Amino acid sequence: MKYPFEIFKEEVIMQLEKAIKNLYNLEIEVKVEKPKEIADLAFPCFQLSKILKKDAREISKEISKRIKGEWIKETKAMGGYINFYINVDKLAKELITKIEKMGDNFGKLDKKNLKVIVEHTSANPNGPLHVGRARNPIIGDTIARLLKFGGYDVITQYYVDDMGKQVATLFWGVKNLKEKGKIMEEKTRKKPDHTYVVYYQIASKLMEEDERVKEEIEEIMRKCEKGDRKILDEMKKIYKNVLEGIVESLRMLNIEIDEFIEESQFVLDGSVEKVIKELERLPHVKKEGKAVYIDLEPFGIHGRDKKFYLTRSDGTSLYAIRDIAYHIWKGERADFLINVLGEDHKLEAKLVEIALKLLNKKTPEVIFYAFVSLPEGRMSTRKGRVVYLDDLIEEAIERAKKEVEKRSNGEKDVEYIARSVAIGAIRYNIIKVKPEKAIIFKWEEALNFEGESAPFIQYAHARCCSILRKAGIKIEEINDIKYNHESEINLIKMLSLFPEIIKESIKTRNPSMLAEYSYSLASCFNAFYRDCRVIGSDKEKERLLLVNATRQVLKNCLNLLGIEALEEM
RNA sequence: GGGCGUGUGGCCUAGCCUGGAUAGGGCGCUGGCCUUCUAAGCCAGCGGUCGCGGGUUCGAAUCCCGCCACGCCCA
Repeated sequence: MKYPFEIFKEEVIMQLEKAIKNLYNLEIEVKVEKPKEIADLAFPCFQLSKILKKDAREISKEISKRIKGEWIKETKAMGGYINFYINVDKLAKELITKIEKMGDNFGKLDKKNLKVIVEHTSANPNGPLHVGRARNPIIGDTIARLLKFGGYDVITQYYVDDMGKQVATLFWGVKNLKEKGKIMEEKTRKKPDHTYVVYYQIASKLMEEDERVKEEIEEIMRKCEKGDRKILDEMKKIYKNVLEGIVESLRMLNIEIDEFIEESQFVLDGSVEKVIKELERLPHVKKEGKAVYIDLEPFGIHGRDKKFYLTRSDGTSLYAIRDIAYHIWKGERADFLINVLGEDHKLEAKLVEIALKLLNKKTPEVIFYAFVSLPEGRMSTRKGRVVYLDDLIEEAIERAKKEVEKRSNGEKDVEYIARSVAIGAIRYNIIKVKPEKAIIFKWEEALNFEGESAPFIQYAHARCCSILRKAGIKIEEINDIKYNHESEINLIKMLSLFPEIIKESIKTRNPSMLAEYSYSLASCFNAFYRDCRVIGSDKEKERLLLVNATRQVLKNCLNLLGIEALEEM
C-alpha cells in the first residue's frame, strides 16, 4: 500500500529520470530532497552540471519545463535547483479520505511476515529501576511499538539474570539479615523492590568489609553455575518480589513485556554445555586447563587482555557463555533480533557477536544508550546514589496534578489527566534525545511540561477533540475539499509526512525522529488554530475534516510513543 | 595503551548514515497577545568560529586524516 506523499515522490523521481534520459541521454540515480519551506521536494542539478559541463541553472530550467504529472502541481527552476510543488487539492482529498478510513491504522506499513524479538530492560532484579537506566525500557518499548506499526511481528523479552552476583548478594542479604532478624524492615513504601533493595545495599557493604561474607556469596554463585535447582528456586522466591516491583514501574510507564527469560534456563537445559562443546571445536577457541576462552587477537580487539573467557578453571560457565546460549535460542525463534543495552555492555555485546558468528548463528542488532547520570556522577544502587524511577514518576504526577488543578473546572478527571501528562513528559523527554547521547539528569528538565514536551502534543490533541466536541455535528463527506489558507496547507502537508517518518524512524531505528515529528505536527496545528477559525466559519465543514484528521494522526503518534492521547486537559 | 560513542548560541537538542539553498527546535532572557473553538498556547527580539587543524569537492555540521575534551568499557 502506498501513501499520497510517497506517490508524489515516486512520480517526481520518475519524471526526473525520464527528462534526464530524454534531454541528455543519461541514466543516473535520482535523489530528491525535502527542503524546509522552499518546496515540497527539490532536485539539485550540480552533479549533472559537472557531468554535462553546463551551468546548473540552465539545466534546471531545461528539465523543469519537461516535468508534468498528476501529483505535481508546479515545477520551478531556482538557481541550480528544481523545486517541486505538490498538488494540494488532490493531496487534501486523498489524504483526508485515507486518514478517515484507516483511523488508528493510518501510517501502518505492509505486513512483513517477519518475526523480531526485542530484548530490553533486562535489569538485575536486585532493586528498583533507577533513572540511570530508564532509557532502556522506554527506547525498547517505543522501538517495539514502531516495529509493530511497521508490519513486523514483535515479541519483547526481558532477560532475567537470576544467577549473577547482584541476585546472589540480595539473596544472601535476605537470608542473613532479614530471616535472622538482624535488621528490621522499614516499610517506607509498599513496593517490594524498594523494601528488598535495602538488604542488597547492606549485604554489598558487608561483602566489601568481610571476607567471609564475600566467600558465602561466591559459594551461592558457584552453586547456581553448577545448576543447583534447589538454590535457584530459593533465590527465585526472593528476586521474584523485586521483579514484580520492576514490572509495576514499567506498567506505570505503559510498558508491558511479553516474555521473561531466566538465565538459569540455559544452564539447566544443558544448552550452555552444548555450546561450550561446539565452541571448543572451532579455531581461535583455546583451553587453559579447564578454562575455555576465545583468542581475540584475530578479531582486532587489542585490550590489555586478549582472552575472552567462556568458562572458569573449574569448568563452570561464565555470564558470557550463557548470554551466547540465550542468543542462539532467541535466534531460532525469530527472523531478527534487536537488543537495547547500556553502553557499558558494548564489549560484551561485541564478544557475543564474535562467538555467534563463529557458530554461524544470527547476531543481534544492538541499540546502545548512554547513561543518565547525576550532576554529582554516575548513579549506583549499591552506593545509594540514585534517583529511582518511581520517585521521578511520583514527583511528575504531583507536579502535573498542580497544573491540572489550576485549569480544572471541577468536572475533569484530575488523577487520570495528571498521570497521563506526567508519564508522557517522562517518556517524551527520554525518547526525544537520541540514545547514544549522554544525559545529565535534572529535575526541571525531566519534568518540563512546556515547549518541546509531551504535554504540548497532548494539548494540541485535546484542542482538536475540544473543537470536534463543540462543533457537535457529524462530519460529512465533502466532495470538493479546498484549502487556501497557508496554515491549512502547511498542516495538510505535515500530515502527509507521517508515513514517511514511520518508515524512516524504523529504518534508522531512531524513535527520536518520531518524537520530533509529533512536536512539529502539534506546532503546525497550533498555527492553524491561531489563523483559522473553525466553528462558525463559512469553511466549518472542511476545517472540521482537517481537525479530525489532525486529531487522528496526533493520536497515532502518541500511541506509538506510549503516551495517552488525552481528550481534555 | 586499545576499542566504541559523543562534542552544534548561557543550557538542552535536531540534522550527520545518503554532502546542496539564510544550520531547524526547545529552555532561559527581553517585550507583546486571553470580550470568539482550552494561554500546557501564540507573536516579536537577543543570542551560533556546528570542539580544533588539515584534506576531498563546484559545494562540508555532514565524507576522509590528525589532534583535543568528555562518557562507557578492557571480562
